[in-house]
Parts: sequence; structure tokens; C-alpha cells
Amino acid sequence: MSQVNQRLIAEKAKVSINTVSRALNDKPDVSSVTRKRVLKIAQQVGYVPNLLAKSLKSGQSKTIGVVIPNLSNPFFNPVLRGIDDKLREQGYNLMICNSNGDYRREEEAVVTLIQKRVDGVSLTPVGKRSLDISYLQKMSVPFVLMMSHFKVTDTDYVGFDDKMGAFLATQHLMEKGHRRILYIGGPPYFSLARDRLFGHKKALATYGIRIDRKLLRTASPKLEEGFRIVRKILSEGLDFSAIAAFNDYLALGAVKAIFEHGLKVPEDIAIVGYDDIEFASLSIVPLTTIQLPKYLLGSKTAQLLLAKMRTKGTKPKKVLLKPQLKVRSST
Amino acid sequence: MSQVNQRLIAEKAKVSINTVSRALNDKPDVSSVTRKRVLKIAQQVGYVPNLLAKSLKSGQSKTIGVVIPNLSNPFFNPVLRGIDDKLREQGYNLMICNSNGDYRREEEAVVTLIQKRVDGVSLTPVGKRSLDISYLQKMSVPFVLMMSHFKVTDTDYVGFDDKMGAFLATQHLMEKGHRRILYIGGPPYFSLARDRLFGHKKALATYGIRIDRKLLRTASPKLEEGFRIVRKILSEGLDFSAIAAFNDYLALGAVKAIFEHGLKVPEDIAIVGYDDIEFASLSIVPLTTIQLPKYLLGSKTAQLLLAKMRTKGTKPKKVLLKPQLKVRSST
DNA sequence: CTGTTAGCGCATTCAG
DNA sequence: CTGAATGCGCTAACAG
Repeated sequence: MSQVNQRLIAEKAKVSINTVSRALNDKPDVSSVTRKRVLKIAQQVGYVPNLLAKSLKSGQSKTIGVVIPNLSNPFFNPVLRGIDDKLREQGYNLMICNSNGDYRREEEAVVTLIQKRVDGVSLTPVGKRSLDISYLQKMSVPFVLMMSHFKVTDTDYVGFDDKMGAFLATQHLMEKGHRRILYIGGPPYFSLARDRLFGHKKALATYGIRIDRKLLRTASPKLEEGFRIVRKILSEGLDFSAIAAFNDYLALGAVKAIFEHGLKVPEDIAIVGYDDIEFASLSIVPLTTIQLPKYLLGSKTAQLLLAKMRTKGTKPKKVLLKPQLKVRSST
Repeated sequence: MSQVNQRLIAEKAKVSINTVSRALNDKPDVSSVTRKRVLKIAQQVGYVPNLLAKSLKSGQSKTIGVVIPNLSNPFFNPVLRGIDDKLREQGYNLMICNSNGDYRREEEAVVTLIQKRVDGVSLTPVGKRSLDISYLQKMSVPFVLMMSHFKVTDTDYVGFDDKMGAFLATQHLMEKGHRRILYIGGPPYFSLARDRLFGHKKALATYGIRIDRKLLRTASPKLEEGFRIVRKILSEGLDFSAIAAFNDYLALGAVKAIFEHGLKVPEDIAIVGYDDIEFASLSIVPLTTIQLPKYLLGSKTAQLLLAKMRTKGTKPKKVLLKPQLKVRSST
């Protein structure tokens, strides 16, 4: 570790440490002569301020903790960028922790972040347990929840309006004249999947279509699964003219199955996905899908956090970001 | 900020701060009675150690800085996971900074990290400038370069063997019997692109094929560009039976163009990509490509860093990770 | 076994 | 305009 500190500079400049501090921090009450001398010496000896010490003193670490469940999932990239961009403007750095979908690790991360005295935390909780949240509250560390899909006590929250998104998707198909829509949902224990299914049903109801259970399927949200289930359904000769899928992977799998079956998208079967992952637009048939404002999710979260940090007393705010229908060639 | 510190506990327990510290840190020389009392009180008052103070004292922040050029690029996800997993085991957290491909921001990030007294840095530099690296050296902060593609002074380095990867790709095509291979390279100012082109040429030479300039093209590494250039080439009636691309995006674009032209992959034209991005395997024609051990890149980097931090004096180590040919259906 | 003292590097009173 | 003293929270050296 570098041994150059303000004291060293003080000795060389033959002034007090205090004066050095004032000069370095551009405070008044330092003659410009002294200031210049101090700055010059600081430069010469290669002085680098110790932010640990500064933080200890000021109670501000200028660091924000971010806990996400999956560092591998590209979904979070734009989210993280949104957070980072907004926070960097204000001089904050990100300490990013991967809970890996494990509550134990999530709690560990939160505790460590508190110990490291981060100024705020953005947390995407993995489960219904929330001891870590109470830690945050007890220590009065400002925090914002991102995309938690279970009920939490009265806290700041930023997420997507998934019911609306699914509604949009199905509505779009209805307006294209489709009446028999195959819905491939996600695993029902996944509350996200329930929300989207809800939106789909609501759209059906709005258009006066009654629910046909045969058209409601679920699958693990992977491309292969979408492929498998649609191939099977096609071979059964089920009557439908469009597919709404829980996410783009399933939708892309469906495209593949339909191709294999010798049919065309959207002429024979129209498809709408969800999420707008990168390859939705790059696929052979560019996919109509629901676009999530991921970057905005991040920047909104950061913004809320900044507000929280400024005035700790504000009451919790909930923000539901609106998804958007992105029409491409699959419908 | 929480006002509970060791002093508070000391007062309540009627012992000295020192004793509290010893008890809390499981040091010897504390009677078990006292220890229990201290721990209990600590629990009651909700004591949370202040790692800033601890770090200031110990000179160890237990934080590692990671500077990458693009937080949006999914390429780095497994890399970051590799770093995080390995470092977390040892009790470190990651402070991740996005240089956004801008040297100014890279330097800013490095300076901030030094100021925050991180114990080490993993840096993926964006350009040929390297003032920030000299800062690191001057402050003797252990650091490891990741995937820098320009000459750096004698430093620790972890990267991929791109010449070898490109060699593998072309070799694979040669062994499938292809002799006229269209090579779609990346922008030549990109040293990565030069390395891969080099590997391609070397493979040709190895098989005694002379270079035909007409078969050497370059494109911006995006799917649409791959599509455009291959469509154009097909319409020109150039004679070739296979394509080796600078990356998967270009290769996938080529697939699209070939389909549009009414040809089949790999029957009419074989294709090999590079990088093995997620969609390479999910595409309509699962892509044969060069797989990069990204996670390993991260964990190796972390490992080197840990070694550096333990014994600062070691001489720089260079690690070139070997890419692997991943055969799928496009060849 | 426990308390006193000192110091990590810095910024902030308060005096001069 | 400048310096001396104090403390942020913690640990370590040294006494008792």
C-alpha cells in the first residue's frame, strides 16, 4: 500500500496536515500560494486520496450494492447499465453481487454490503423470505426492490406490468383476426407466469372469447421445450391459428417446429413472444414480441434510490413500467 | 447510519472497547463468560461491524475492481461469473466498472478503484493508451489484464488463443473436403480480427492451399452485415463451398442469406462461426463454431489475481486459453 | 484475562 | 489564512 498520505505532504510543504486537506479539497481559507505548493508536492509524491478513510469520516461510501439472482442472464445487462449510468453520474460505484437464485447467498450479500457501508442497495429478491430486507430497514440503508414477484412489506419497488404486457400480446393477435390462440405459458409456480397468463385471459375476455382449456399449455421456458410441445400439438391436429408464448425462447422454438411441419409464419400460424431478447429480432422470422424497458428499469431504480438517499423519510413508491408491443414479421 | 459500535457495547457490558473487539473477533485472551456477555449484548443492540474502519486499519478492503469495456455485452457474463465465483470463495466482493469502450472512462474507473483501495484489479483495456496501468503499478495494486489485444508492458495477462481458434475452424472445413472457403473477417483495424485472419491463413498454408484474395472479405461483425455481404457474393456467382466467419453474428447472417438464395446448409454451403454465442446452438441450423472458455477466462483471471495478492513479487504470467471446435449442424 | 494507548487517513471544529 | 486537537470505528501493542 502506498505510504503517501496528507501527513507526508504536510511535512514536505512545511504546513499542517489540515492545510493540506483544505488545499486538496479546494476549500477556502488557503492562500493560493500555499495551495499551489501543496498541490505540486502532492503531485510529485504521487498522492492518492484514501476513500476508505474519507468514507469512514463522512459516513458516505459512494458505493451502491446491487444484488441480482443471476449474473449469467443477459436480461440483467441493460438493467445493470441503467443503474450504472444513472449512478455514475452522481459519483457512485456499483458493488454487484450474484445471489445465484439462492436465498442464503442473497442474505449473505446483503449483510456484507451493509457491513461495507454501501450508501444504498438495489435488491432483486429470490424468494418469499425477506430477513435481509428487515436488516436493511433496521440499519436504515436505503434500498429499492427490483422485480420482486411476491408480496413485500411497504417498500420501494420497480418492476414491469406483466399483466398488461400479456394483454397487449393477445390483443394484437385478436386484432389480426385470430380467435383460436394457443397459449404456451411458463411454469405455474412462477408468479411471473401467472401474471402473464392472467393478462392473456383478460384479453380473451375483453374480446368475448371463452377460454378453451385445450389451448392453454405450459412448458419450461426454453427453446427446445417450445419446439417439442408445438411439434407435438401440430401432430395432434389441434385447431388454432396463432400462438402467444410466455417468452421468446418458447416462441422461437415454436417457429422452428412450425417450419419443420412445413407451415409458414405468419401465413399459417402467427406467433408473438415476450421479452424481446436479442435474437427475437435476428431470428429467421423476426419475432413480434413484447418489449420490456430493461434499461429504464435500471435507471428508474437508481433514480428512486438516489431520491431515497437524499431524503430518507419519503414514503415507499411503487413503479410499474409499461411494456410495449413490438411488431415484426411473425404476426 | 447506525450508531451502534464497539464502544456502545463496551459501555453496556462494562468492559473496554478492546475486550469487545477481541470477543467479537474470536481472539484468545477473553474469558468465555465475558465473551458470551459481549456477544449477547452485540446481538441485542444490533451491532454490525464497520468494514470501512476495519479495512482502513488492516489495509485490506476485501474488494476487487473489475473494469470491462461493455457491461451490455453478454459475452462478459460468464467471464464475470468466473471471476465472482472464484473470488467470493475467498471473501471478496466485486466492484464492477463499465468503461464503455472509452479510455477516459477506463482511466477514471481505475483511479477511483485505487482510491477506494481495492485489493486488486481485473482490467480489460480498451486501447493502446495505458496510463492507468502505470497508476496501478505505481501504487503496486495487483492487477491482471484480460483480453487486451495490444502490446503491453510485462504484465499478467489472460486471454484466448485466437490464432489457434481460427486455425481450428478452417482446418475443420478443410478436413470436410472444402477447398474454396470464403472468409468473412472482421474490421482489420481490430487486432482480434487480424489474429483470426492469421489463423485462417495459416490453416490454408498448412493444407497447401494458396490464398485467393477474392475469397477474403471483411464486414462489420453484425448479423445484417453478414446477410448483406453473403447475399451480394451469392448473386455474383463466386465459386466457394464453405464459409468461415469472424464471429457467429456474421455466420448467422450468412445462413440467412443462403436460405434466401434457396440453398441448403451444410449441403450446398458449410458454415463455421466463432465465439459460440447463445444463439449459435439455438439457430434454425445449429451452428458449428469455435467455443471460447469464457467462464474459465474469468476464474483464471481471479486465480492469477489471488496469487498476485498473496505474493506480490512474482513475475508476470501470461495465460492463453485454448478455444475448442464445437461441431453442430452447419458443417 | 482485561484495560490503556496509539494510530490507520482524513475532515472538522475551534483557536489563533 | 493557518495550526492544533478531536474523532470516524476498529485493531494491535503493551501494560497490568
